[in-house]
Amino acid sequence: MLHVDLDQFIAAVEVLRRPELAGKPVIVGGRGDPTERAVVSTASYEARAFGVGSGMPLRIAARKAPDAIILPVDAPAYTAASEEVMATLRAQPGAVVQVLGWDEAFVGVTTSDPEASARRIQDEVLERTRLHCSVGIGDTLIRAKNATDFGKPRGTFRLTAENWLSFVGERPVIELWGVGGKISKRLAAHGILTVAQLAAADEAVLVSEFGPKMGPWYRQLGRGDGSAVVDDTPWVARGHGRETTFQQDVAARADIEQAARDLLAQVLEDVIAEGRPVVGVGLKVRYAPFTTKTLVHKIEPTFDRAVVTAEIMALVARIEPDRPLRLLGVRAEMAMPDDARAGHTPTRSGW
DNA sequence: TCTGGGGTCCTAGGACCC
DNA sequence: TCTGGGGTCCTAGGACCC
Repeated sequence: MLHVDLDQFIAAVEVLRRPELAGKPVIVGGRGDPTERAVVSTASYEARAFGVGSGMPLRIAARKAPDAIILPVDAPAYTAASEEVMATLRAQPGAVVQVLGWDEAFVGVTTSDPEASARRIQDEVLERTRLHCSVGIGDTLIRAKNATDFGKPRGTFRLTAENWLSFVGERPVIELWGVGGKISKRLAAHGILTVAQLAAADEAVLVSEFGPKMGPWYRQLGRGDGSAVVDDTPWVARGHGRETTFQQDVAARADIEQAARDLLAQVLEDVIAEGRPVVGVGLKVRYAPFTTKTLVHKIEPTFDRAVVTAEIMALVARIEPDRPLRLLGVRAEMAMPDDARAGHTPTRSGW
């Protein structure tokens, strides 16, 4: 299968509608104001040369690349561009497409020449959207995904059971999909630093460290093994949430309650559009500077806005008083379509 | 230097039941 | 006086992804 990943997608979309930005350092993040609390969504290759990267505070990015053009995030524009790209992928003969995000997807194809399929996808995506992409080829999803990095930018690369360890074996485990900073530290404590070491690790050690499910899974990741099936089952969201980081920390209870109501109104817009009942509510609270708490509560399936509001306000009442808040998040879990408790058919909305 | 916003999934531990 | 074992459900927290 193939893994298609657009190159510097968000920055590239911005450059398309402002050609004068081509070749310049471009940073997209927040509302485009580097004095606000926000982070970088994407930086162009020219901005990355200054050490700017995704997830970096916008304030820091602006200091590293003082001449960069900083633009606000325009989600509808990226969604529209993404849909064009995905439509191009789905138009490939016999292709099964599993979308992973705005800018990447697995594409399952049956072919004797996957490199040719990859290049055809690159050509057609470029022709239709004027966007460049890299394509990884693999005999498992994991290998295809990791192969893409070797193909960037604008190239292709193939990883298989035969060449996996020779190309990836000496790389640090953090480069694997699903291994982040915390897991790589815990692995390092067992002397596991590289992908090859993870592939050869004692499963019992991994099980005792990470549990019966994640332990074996990490070893499988190290080997590049796993599913080879691209799943194009339509996405069904478990829930919807909205969160906001206050530009100034908020302490007054009335302000917090109002913020919760505002966030809930947005959440319910998304939930109502789905037409499924709410079965749980959640509150995420970040006290300044950085301790995060989550409060959740399961409820009987309901289409009643007043009930959901009351449940959220009950959680708000549990927020520690006199502690300034940096972030507030509101979330609603929905009944899954096959959940018998909901007594609900997806075509009918009770809201 | 100071850390967004949208999500998913897993684990631990307590409560409760038989 | 000393309290098993299995199972389910719920909450809280952690980790990761794009």
